[in-house]
Amino acid sequence: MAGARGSQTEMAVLGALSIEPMTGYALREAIRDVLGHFWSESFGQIYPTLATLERHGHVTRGGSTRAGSSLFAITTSGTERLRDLLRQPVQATPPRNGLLLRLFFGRSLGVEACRALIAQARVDAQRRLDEFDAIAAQVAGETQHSDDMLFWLLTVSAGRHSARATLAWADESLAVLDAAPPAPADRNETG
Amino acid sequence: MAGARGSQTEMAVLGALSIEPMTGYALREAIRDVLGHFWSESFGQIYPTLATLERHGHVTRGGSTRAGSSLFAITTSGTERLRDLLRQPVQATPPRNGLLLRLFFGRSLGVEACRALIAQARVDAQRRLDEFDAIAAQVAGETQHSDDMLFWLLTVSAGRHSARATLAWADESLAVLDAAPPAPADRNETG
DNA sequence: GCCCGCATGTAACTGGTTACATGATTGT
DNA sequence: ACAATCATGTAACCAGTTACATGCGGGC
Repeated sequence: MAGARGSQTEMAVLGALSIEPMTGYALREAIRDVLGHFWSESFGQIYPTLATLERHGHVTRGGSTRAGSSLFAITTSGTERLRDLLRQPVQATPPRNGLLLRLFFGRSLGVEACRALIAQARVDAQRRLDEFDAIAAQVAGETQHSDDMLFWLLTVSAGRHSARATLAWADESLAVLDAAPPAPADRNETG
Repeated sequence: MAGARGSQTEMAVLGALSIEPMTGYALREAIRDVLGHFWSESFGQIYPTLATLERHGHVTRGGSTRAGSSLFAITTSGTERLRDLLRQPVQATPPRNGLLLRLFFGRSLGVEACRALIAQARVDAQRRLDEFDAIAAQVAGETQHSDDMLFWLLTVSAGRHSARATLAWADESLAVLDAAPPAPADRNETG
């Protein structure tokens, strides 16, 4: 569990606790709501990870918000552990883009369905872009630690660039499909 | 195995065979080399998937290139199956961007390490962009089926937009970090 | 003859997700 | 009291990856 593999979950958990102590439940929500744009952890991994980290002394189960719940806080060794983890090389996840896979086989899927997929991708990208704009404004206004703010805005900016790129690609692609002859799906009309 | 889950592997395999018949080995290489920019299948899944598809009559094991090897070809029912699969809704994969996760905790990682990560991301994006340019030229030149070419160029274009967005984000981010005070990692030198 | 690349598979392991089980606290 | 939510965990399952086992054919 301390191998190079499970380290990503550890990184997210320790990182979140490095900002402020919280319960496992709050941790889950923080990861979903704050890191959600570029990271996700499944529910069932948070508590086991917390247990492992506690065994290694990287986090402590401190004073309770109320009976039955515990506030997890990062320790000094946990801070060191986080630093070590952050310094590990980024492991590239194998790409799996369901949209592009379908478009690649667009001849079999049909031009109309492709158009619909791209249009939907455009809508999604626009929504994401709006969300990022809102988040950027919120982060710039609320965040107390200006040290953190700089980096948080960096991740938001990445999302915005990505969303804008998708928008541009979608517009360009829809134009290309409009210009192309509306051949029906998978027909060989070479005769 | 015929559930909504394993369907993505089936889609890639059937799609590849819809272009031309090949051996399982060639299939693996085609998926790696041709779909590699947006899709990946692990080796150990291709043969089981082929076996399942054969049982369902979606592919046939045809004439051999030489003893011991078989050419897999898509059948009529396989073509239908492919169409059905392609029409299934795109299932979004939960985001897991190790780079952004590290940058988000940049205060703990340190400004210098962040700069290095972004610089590396820039190098990678530039390399991808060059590759896409080469692929686009190659596809436009070689491809016989102009029906396929249109869609293939769409996926290449997506890669280019994405790579260019990463380049722009990296440049912008490096400028931001240069402008910011070079505070060392995780130190409180407020005293 | 021997090694390398093509070719087909299987087995074991790992990481991640979902669903389930349980109970405390708070507000109505 | 009752429902909703907070909170902590466990068990079962599934998908995907890696490594291993095997054998043929052709070139050196």
